[in-house]
Amino acid sequence: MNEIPKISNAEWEVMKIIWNNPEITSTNIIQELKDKVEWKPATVKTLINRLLNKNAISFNKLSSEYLYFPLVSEDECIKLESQSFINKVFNGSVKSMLLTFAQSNEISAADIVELKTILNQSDKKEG
Amino acid sequence: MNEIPKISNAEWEVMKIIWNNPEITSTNIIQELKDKVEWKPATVKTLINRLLNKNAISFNKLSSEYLYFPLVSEDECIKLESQSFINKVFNGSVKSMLLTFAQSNEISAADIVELKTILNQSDKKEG
DNA sequence: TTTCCATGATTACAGTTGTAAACTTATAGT
DNA sequence: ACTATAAGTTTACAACTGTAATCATGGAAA
Repeated sequence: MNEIPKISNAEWEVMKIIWNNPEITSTNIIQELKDKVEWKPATVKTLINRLLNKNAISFNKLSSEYLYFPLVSEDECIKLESQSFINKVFNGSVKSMLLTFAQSNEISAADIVELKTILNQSDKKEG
Repeated sequence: MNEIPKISNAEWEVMKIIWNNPEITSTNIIQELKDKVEWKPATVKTLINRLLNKNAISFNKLSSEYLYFPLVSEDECIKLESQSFINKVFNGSVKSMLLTFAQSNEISAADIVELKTILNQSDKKEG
């Protein structure tokens, strides 16, 4: 794969739409974003263009409209973004990050049960 | 408390030093950062000044030097930064974030045990 | 065929950020 | 008392961001 470009906050909103709809027109991107943000169509077009310039997405011509698709994988981007967050805030310690969240009250009892299930599976895998 | 200002990546490095040393001179901040980053002293001075302007820190005069101290709590900043990260990358779902990390191989078996211990305590707390 | 509209492309513009040099002023040493 | 030094303050400057208007062009409608 190519280098993963730096994707800004606003651009992330667009990327998430495109990852969920791997061949989508700008009109539809604008439509999908209506629910989440208060951006003028022109703003979305700018973001699409910046993502094109960064080689984060590309397109196929469909008549006069374009069908946009991602050039970078969501997983890669999540991994990169997470690393940079954890480096900044938790000095690179995933554990320290997980502990902070597990201790916070941002997570429900049900979530904890589910998380423990996942952790048990990890346990088995590790030995 | 006041509103928490937006703290940039570079500024976070300075804040972490100050949180760890709640009364520290700029000379010492520069010293501490030597290990982590390759910034000229002038760069650190700029960051300190921006943090002053944002009211993230303040100082007491000690002779000709200043003793800097935080005006915003580390916990608050971690919480804010985490929220913004989770909103951007995981559409606001803490659970989805935790699952991603618990499943990643970025975390050791020992960490998992520890994490489960924490989760058990949370369990009790929740009822 | 001419015109209008939609869609992509270009331009705009201020604020933030990374990165740092230059300036100023007070203090410490001579 | 004078000077050098160091700490704080101001200025610099390009890239990136958020936010959008305007321009241009090709196809659809009349």
